[in-house]
Amino acid sequence: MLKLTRKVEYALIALRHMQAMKPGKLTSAKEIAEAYGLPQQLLAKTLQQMARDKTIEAVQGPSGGYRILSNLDKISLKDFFEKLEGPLGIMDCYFDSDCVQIGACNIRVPIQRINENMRNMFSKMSLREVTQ
Amino acid sequence: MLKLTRKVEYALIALRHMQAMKPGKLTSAKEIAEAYGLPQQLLAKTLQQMARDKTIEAVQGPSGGYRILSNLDKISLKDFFEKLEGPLGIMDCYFDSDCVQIGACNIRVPIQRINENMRNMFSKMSLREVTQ
DNA sequence: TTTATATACGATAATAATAGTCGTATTTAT
DNA sequence: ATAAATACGACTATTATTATCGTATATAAA
Repeated sequence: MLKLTRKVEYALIALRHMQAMKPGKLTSAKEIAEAYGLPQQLLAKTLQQMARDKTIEAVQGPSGGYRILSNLDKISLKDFFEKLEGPLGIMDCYFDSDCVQIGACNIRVPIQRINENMRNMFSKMSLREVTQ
Repeated sequence: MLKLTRKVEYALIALRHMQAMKPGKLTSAKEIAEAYGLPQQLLAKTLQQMARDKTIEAVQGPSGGYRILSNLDKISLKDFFEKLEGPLGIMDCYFDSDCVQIGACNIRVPIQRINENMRNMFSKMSLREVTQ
């Protein structure tokens, strides 16, 4: 319950791997996938998404790969999760909300409090804390 | 991402409904299901589970139903969630763990920190806070 | 004592979300 | 040119969640 998705797991594993390397050095999706036994293509997609988000930088061509671009201290886990998976919340009636019985629902307000606590918690943790 | 399951949602809605009623008065699964547009059978199962857990009490027969049994102030959200859905954690390699590459994994320790933060947060919130 | 209405619950089906693969295009160092 | 890497849309497979079905049991009330 309240699990991270594989995408986020793979992203964290990859970031930690890059963080542990000599700064500026490139790593490929293949290298990471083999090191941790991850599905290479799926990992690659996740890396590509992080590249689009400017968390990491992609270099094409042979001997290309990825390296960390942003300052991980300045990225909260909340922002990181949300860039990968969309809004962070314990129920999604606050985001998309095509919920039919939204009028009848009696727990919107208390759930919102939990939501805020959770978002607040992840706002206070930096990505760096996880990857170092 | 990090969503509650419907089972937990229904449980919270039902509890709040019962909490709002005259103490000791019974409500049936049907009554709640109709009031909030929930699937009755699934809600019933959830109520039955809460009854097994002694959170609520079940009374059989016609004019039977459910009523709150425990002091909701004394039940943490963590315990409540875990009674319904099992261990609360952002990854489950700490609980079942048939993860093959558990040896290679480089994020177990930091993930564990997040986990503890989250469990701690839900330990500090009482079920009553949500249902009142 | 029959009937109606409620809980109890295992088994199964349907649906949705997640995870993973495929195919192809593009980039670029050698 | 070639090989090795990223880029990415489309598709498939798998798993988890959600919901339903069928049947048993309890019990209040007619």
